[in-house]
Amino acid sequence: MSITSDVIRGHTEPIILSHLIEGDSYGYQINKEIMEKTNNLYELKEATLYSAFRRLEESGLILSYWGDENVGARRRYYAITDKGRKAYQEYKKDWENAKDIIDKLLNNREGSSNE
Amino acid sequence: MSITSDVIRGHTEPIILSHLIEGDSYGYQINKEIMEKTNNLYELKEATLYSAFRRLEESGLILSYWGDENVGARRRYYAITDKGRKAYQEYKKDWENAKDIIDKLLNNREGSSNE
DNA sequence: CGTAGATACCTCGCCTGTCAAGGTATATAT
DNA sequence: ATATATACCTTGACAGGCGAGGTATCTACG
Repeated sequence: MSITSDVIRGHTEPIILSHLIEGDSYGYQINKEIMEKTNNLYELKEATLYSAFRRLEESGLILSYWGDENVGARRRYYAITDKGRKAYQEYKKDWENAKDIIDKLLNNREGSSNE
Repeated sequence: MSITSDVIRGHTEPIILSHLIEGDSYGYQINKEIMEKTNNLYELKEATLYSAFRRLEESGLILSYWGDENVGARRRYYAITDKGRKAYQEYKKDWENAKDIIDKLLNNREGSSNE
């Protein structure tokens, strides 16, 4: 039910970027927001989340800094870069494309509306 | 461009099932039809295809038999089973669901049309 | 006859993203 | 003290996709 690891594969990074476009945030927060947004249908696992952060930072799509909270646990904040914004737009186009392709391949005798 | 391995992951099996619903077929043919259907935007790689066949047969979603061609290379035909048809319907539902979830997570400030 | 290309099948081993399981530290409440 | 929530992180296993390689048949060309 909800959504499988295989189907989510490759979407973790754009999902994170999409959240960071709305403003800097940190891991725990992003994770909670995803769960809320999907009514608990999808939960990004922590290990997945943090490995995605690492990849995103290594490729320059995000950057990170420690928050200056003086109460509670420390937070590492992430911010999206210009490169990240561009990549996000690309991702979105790719996704629209991929949806069409998969729809076409999954639904026999459909999408053949114009030929 | 076109579609990445990560995004296609998990869709290979339902794509094959979708083709077999229209009638028995064999690897090479299925591969060609996929390319034609997507205008060469997506090509199922042979190694991917045959490993998917194996998984599908092992789990009883398809079965195979050798064609009785007496000219040309031999063909191994595949047929979808009842279990396969059910699995395909499940896959399609899951896919509709996954699309919604990913869309929601990818597009900020959208899909919030009714709340 | 050789060799090129299309048809048709298959296997091996690498790569990469996900995730279960474990760990650390701080603050609050009982 | 002990539990719970917040907040971070690492390690190693697993699985699916795929590059690279292989086999065999038939046709076409020079």
